[in-house]
Amino acid sequence: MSVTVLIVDDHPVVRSGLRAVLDADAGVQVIGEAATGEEAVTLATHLRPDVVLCDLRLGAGIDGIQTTAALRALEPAPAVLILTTFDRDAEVLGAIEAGAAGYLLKDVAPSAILAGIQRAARGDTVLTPELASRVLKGLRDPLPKLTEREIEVLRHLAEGAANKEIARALYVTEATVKSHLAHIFTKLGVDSRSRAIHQARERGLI
Amino acid sequence: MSVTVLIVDDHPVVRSGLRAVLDADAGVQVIGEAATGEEAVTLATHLRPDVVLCDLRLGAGIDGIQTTAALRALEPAPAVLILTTFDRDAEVLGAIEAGAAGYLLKDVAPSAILAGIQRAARGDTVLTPELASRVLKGLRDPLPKLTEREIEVLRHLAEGAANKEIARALYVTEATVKSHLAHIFTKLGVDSRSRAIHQARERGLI
DNA sequence: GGTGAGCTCATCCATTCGGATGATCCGGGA
DNA sequence: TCCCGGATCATCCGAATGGATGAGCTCACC
Repeated sequence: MSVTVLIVDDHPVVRSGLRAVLDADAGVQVIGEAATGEEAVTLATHLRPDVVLCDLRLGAGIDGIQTTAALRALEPAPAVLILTTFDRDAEVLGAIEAGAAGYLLKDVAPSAILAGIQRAARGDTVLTPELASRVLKGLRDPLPKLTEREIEVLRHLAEGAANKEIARALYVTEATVKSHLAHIFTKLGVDSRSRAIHQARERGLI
Repeated sequence: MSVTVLIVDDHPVVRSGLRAVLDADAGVQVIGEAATGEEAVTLATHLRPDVVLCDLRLGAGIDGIQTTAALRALEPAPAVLILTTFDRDAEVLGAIEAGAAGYLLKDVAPSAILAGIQRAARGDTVLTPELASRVLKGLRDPLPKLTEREIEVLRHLAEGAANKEIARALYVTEATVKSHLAHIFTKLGVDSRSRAIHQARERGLI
């Protein structure tokens, strides 16, 4: 009895590649492809795959984390295996929190993908070694949660805006912006806007 | 007479995908795959493909731009078609300058890739519409060239380093760092370190 | 031998930033 | 009802940053 798989990726070429890799193995059976998160949920509802292989970046529409959460809410819920190019902390943790069975970097060998699918289908957790330690570290040292407003400020910050400009953009005074920034700096453990930008990128907050 | 193609990409899955897409068309014939730039040059020397389909990001080793330059130096030189996920100005212009026949974003439809290969094989230039205008704009308003040292400073800047830290890292005084920064700001047309970081990212300088 | 580009350093000065501290207001939960 | 977190604003102050300007030094190139 082979494992049924739904492929979710916004790049046609990657979908073809995954299908080619998976079709070559008798242990898995690709039963569908989706280009967006919405399409993935619709197809999963009808096709009931054992495993959904899902890209994190899905272009327009809902992202991989939201898709994962929606898929895990289905009955029966498929195992969701995240497959992506990048490995930013916030995204890894976000996907795991949303119920993903695991996380594979796209540059792994086809055999690792196949092995990951089998393990995910059995209910195991699948993490590349480098990621596993980072996830555990993340659990010990949880990401500080920034508020909505703080994230907004952070976005403007990352575009190089000065406090005065951020203030104008958000319709608040400069004092408020400085207040938010002080909180952001504390939460991120930094002491300058440049380093805050760097940290935010590293952690995938923006 | 079909067009012979060499696929260059560090991701096995993408290579499989491209091969699947290209194999489905009678007009092209995939005659080889390479995972690195070095391998691409070696294979191209022996296989003499009409077109090399090359990713810009190749993991370790030389990047797509360097690979393009090396390929174009061969005799006979294959047409090089860049295929990638991102579209950063410096990279687009760099690839064109290195002799690439064109540039396609990875999220295009398989038919567009096939059409691009045919056009590249005929010696035409291949650019996605959004990119074409940017390239022309780039020719009118060329990217300011930063010196080696300025790029070094920029890298430290992007990691959030203060002037004092950059100075220490580069074994120069803070005055020198400020001098470099002033030049960087002028060349990038900005007036703050944060915006310089933003611009540098946008233009693919770091 | 002159010229220019790039790297280095310096000084002066205005602006911005970051840190500390504290206050008000509001909404939701104990 | 009272308390707390989040958002807002304010003031003070030292440190960092950015702008202007000038200058010496090396190296490649003409």
